[in-house]
Amino acid sequence: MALSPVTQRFVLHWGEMGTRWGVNRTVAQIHALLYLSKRALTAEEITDTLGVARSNVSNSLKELLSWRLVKVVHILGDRRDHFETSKDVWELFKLIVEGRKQREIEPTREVLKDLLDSPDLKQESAETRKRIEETQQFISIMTHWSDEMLRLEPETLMKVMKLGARISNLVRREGKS
Amino acid sequence: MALSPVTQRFVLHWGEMGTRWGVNRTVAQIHALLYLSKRALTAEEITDTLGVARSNVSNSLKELLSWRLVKVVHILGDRRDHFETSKDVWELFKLIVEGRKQREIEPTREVLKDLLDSPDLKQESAETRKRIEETQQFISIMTHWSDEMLRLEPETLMKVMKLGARISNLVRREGKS
DNA sequence: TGGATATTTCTTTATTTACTGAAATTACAG
DNA sequence: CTGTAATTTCAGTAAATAAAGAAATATCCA
Repeated sequence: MALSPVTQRFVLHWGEMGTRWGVNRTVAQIHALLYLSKRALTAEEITDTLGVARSNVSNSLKELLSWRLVKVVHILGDRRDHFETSKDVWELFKLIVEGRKQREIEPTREVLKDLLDSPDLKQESAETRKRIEETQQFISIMTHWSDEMLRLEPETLMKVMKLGARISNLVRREGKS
Repeated sequence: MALSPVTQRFVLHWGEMGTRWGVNRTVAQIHALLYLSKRALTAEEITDTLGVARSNVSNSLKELLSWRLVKVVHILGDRRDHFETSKDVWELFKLIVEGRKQREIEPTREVLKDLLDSPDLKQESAETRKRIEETQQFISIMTHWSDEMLRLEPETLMKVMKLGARISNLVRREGKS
């Protein structure tokens, strides 16, 4: 399957950015490809289109499945797995935030909890203790808030965001006067 | 400079997480060290404490400076640079979000703009065009909103967050009844 | 059950990224 | 200036990560 110029640039760029987003190039390319694809694709089709090893596609799909960014679907009369991703940016965003929280925040939350429970903590200066406590509290507040937000419907979320923006404007204007 | 048990675990963990957060181990370790440190440290001190090469510290500090997470300060009668980071989690959070936006979002925003301006776009299906437009719009909304939020004082931000959470609860309760 | 298709696992190779240590540069004191 | 301390740059090495290809496993159908 040859890609149109626009699709190709999109896929290649997504792949380049993948590294910065915490996934490898192939993973990001596959996701981009499915995102623009009109129908679910087989691993074989993905392999051909992207020109990478079949095993690479297999592993990358596994990773995308673990992020829940990609789903397996079946086509009647075809025993092969077909893969698709949501076309809803909000949906994708939620899944990415959720995945990142699991990978980038949870382990730290646990270590901080451990440190604060540790008997060694007594030996630390009050300042150090305070800093670690504040860090933990901050993480706790942020994750709770983000959980709340992510549970909203896109439309509601939009309203909340607009409200937030309005408040921020208000506050800024007050500050000036 | 030997580290206390708690500090050491904190620094080591921060270093491990660094990779997931988009910086390398040394960069993250240095930041953790400065975060818990009672005073600004010289590159030499950091080198000794972490047991890495001096040049590594130099490059890592440069990266932390580029994120604006670390500042150079001077001590009277000492010609060496001393380095410190903010102890304010909110402040740090803002800087990290800002840095990530620059590195993880801006390039994509530009490519999408380019694609939408491209003459090749005409050849694409309406669906593909729509998808790219939606993606761009989404990025635009999110960055604008995050800019707004990050400009707020921590206290105001807290209020907005609480408000957001309240609204979300409200909406969810309404949905049930 | 046998055989073909589909998929995954695993070992090896390639690529990328991080880090070291030496050399070069800069900044400053005498 | 000259010499020394501080810092950076850079070339080479080590470590980590990604990807390829072969081998193994699973799935389905005749």
